[in-house]
Amino acid sequence: MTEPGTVRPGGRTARVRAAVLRAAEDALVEKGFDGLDLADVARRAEVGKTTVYRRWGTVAALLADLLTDMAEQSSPRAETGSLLGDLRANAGLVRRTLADPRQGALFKAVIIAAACDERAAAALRRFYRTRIAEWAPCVERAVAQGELPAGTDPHEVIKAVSAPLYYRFLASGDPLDEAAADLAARAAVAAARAGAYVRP
Amino acid sequence: MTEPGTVRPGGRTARVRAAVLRAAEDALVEKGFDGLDLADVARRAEVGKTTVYRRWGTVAALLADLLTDMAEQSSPRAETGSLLGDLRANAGLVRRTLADPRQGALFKAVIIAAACDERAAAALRRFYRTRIAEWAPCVERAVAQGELPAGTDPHEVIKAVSAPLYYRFLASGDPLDEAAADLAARAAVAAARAGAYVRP
DNA sequence: GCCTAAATGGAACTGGAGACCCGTTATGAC
DNA sequence: GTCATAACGGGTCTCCAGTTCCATTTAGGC
Repeated sequence: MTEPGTVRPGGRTARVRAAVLRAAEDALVEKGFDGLDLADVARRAEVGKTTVYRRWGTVAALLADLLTDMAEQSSPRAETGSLLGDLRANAGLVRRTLADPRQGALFKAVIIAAACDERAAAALRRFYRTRIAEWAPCVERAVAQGELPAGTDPHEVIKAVSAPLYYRFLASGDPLDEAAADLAARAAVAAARAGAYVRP
Repeated sequence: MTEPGTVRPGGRTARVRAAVLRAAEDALVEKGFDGLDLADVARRAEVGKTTVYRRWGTVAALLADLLTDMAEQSSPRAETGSLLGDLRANAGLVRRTLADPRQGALFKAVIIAAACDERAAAALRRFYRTRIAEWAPCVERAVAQGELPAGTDPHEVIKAVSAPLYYRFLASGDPLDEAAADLAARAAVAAARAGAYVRP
């Protein structure tokens, strides 16, 4: 006998979720965050409108779920042998992601959702924590080899690479070219070498 | 005789604009970007709904105007005598602005609007260009005095101070405390001293 | 003070997002 | 295979953001 309160993640339910998340991506790229409504997503996913409203309810909640989905697909980090090389690879990856029309629109929407909704914000924090933790070993190695001062906070260094790229993406509007990625990586290394990220 | 196409910025029109912008601020702080509708703004401003729709039309356009208004109120920069002191003052100002419940909500909304609407994005770029230009002299002085390498791009240094704070504000969700502001200023100075921001 | 047109405001209208009802499908335990 | 019920979906309704229309007010040139 099935207990009350049981969930059914199998078969159809999973198929519906995948179709809806995919449709939400498409709709976001085309219409952006503010032009998104759940009825349209349901149409694109060829799924009952009621289903979308029942399972997600709001645009922000849907994007929070999409974000959880994105966090599960890990992007492997580079191993170039040098700290600057690794951070350049990281900066290049972030830059290409944000500059890509599809992924860029997606990230914009997801960040907007996080700014509007606490659940989405929590999902976004988890997403970045995961990504940053994936790249932290590059910095840890550099600390172990004496290339960076002992006590340097690896997470802070990785964030320092992304920060100027996100600043361009969201605030200043300056171009997100390879030069920008290079600048971000070089500045992070320079500051880290000078001990700016040593934990107190 | 008044030519066709003449504008009337005087008296009532200016009063209406001020009331609407003020009401928009209040509504944003209370309900956030996605919970904002022009009808509500009109009610708060005690202004005809038609007027708001005719003059601004969309939330993004209204926020673009609000941004233009914000850009006009200049915030004077500090003169502490040292580069690190000046940049610390700048970082502290940015931090306090973003961490303040009212101003923070305002900036979030305006950045979201810029991500949704090209006019708002242009207004935001103008806003930051103005702010950055106001603080650039701090860096120029340091270059002139030989504290930073010749050819250092002053605007890039100022942006480097803001970037990690905005990253915390919008993406990572890490706390926006004084330690974060200090870190941002110190890292920018360290990278600048190392020549990371020397123009090629 | 007078006059014209720019600008505002009230009121009625409308389209579609989102809520609700209830019948249908298919999952998973036995 | 059978059954209970979780999950989906079509149809309908409601409400209100956004639009339109027209009367009223007022800025600003003479």
